[in-house]
Amino acid sequence: MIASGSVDDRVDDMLHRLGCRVTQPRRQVARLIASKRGAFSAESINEELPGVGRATVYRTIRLLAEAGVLCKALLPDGSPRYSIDHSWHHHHLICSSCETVEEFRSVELERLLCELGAEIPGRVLGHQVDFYVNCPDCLQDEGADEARSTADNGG
Amino acid sequence: MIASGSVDDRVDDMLHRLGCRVTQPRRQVARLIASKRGAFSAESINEELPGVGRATVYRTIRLLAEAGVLCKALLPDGSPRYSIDHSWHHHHLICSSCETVEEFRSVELERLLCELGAEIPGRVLGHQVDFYVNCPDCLQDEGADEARSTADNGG
DNA sequence: CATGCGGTGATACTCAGTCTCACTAGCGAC
DNA sequence: GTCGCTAGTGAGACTGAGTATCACCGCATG
Repeated sequence: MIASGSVDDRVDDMLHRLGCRVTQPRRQVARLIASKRGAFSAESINEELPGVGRATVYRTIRLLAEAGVLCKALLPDGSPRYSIDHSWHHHHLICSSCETVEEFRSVELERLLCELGAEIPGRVLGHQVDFYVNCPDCLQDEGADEARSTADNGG
Repeated sequence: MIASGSVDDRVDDMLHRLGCRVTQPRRQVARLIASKRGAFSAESINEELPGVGRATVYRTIRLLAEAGVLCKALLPDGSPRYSIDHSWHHHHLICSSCETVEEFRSVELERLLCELGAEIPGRVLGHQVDFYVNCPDCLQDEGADEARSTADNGG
């Protein structure tokens, strides 16, 4: 048994600090999110919490995103994925096959983007860098598929 | 009067080269797009061509995007904007106020992204860099608004 | 001109997200 | 503890963007 009480306390504490009521549905959503590894869609949260209304799930995710607790990444088709924001500015590696989203950071990249931003006419509010990749897992699967089909052709 | 005949010829030619029939609706959509400065939404094309069906507008835009004639940029909310792809790899300056999309290029940035890509586990398929900005026009409007409200406060 | 089939438009549908509104429950006051 | 205010909730209608379907149309070819 994991001592989940402390996670719950931290979730309650966070909701308190956001200056909003600590309600059961918010708790449920926040706890589920806190338990997530990697990025997730609003709809997946909705499906995993059938007792919580759709509107509430979306509202809570928006609340957390606006509070900076969650950060939002866009898949190539424009559909959003959320992940817990570890407060460090970061960018995303988005797997085009399995749609997982990983973080990456580069001091060099930030420096260059800052320099480029200074040359841009107008006021720069922010930037976003996404790498579209095939993650190692998908590459491995693909490799396995190819090996299989090669074997089929050969046999 | 601009000699629009040549633009029309080029549009027909392009549609031919894509290996598809040159139909009136496609022509209309492609011509309207060819006449556009900057980025536009599928819906705006749809509204400007009431004689062409929604499905056809979306189909034609997808056709052109897949053929590499158009490139797609995502606004912060995930909604897509299209612009004519000038074949050179480029990135986007997206105005958060008026949602205009400008292109920008940087050889340095490409080099750095290429270097970073080499260190990423898995296979890198591509990347996307977006700067979220307030464009000079919007800044000017904002400045005018502020000046006005300051004058109101002072009077 | 005849013909076949790729393309079209009307429309129904899907999907993700938002809005509405009567009801519920968190939380401060007493 | 319980009262009452009101922020928050859930069901479901709505919206906006895009897709699927299908009977019909018209482009290209002979």
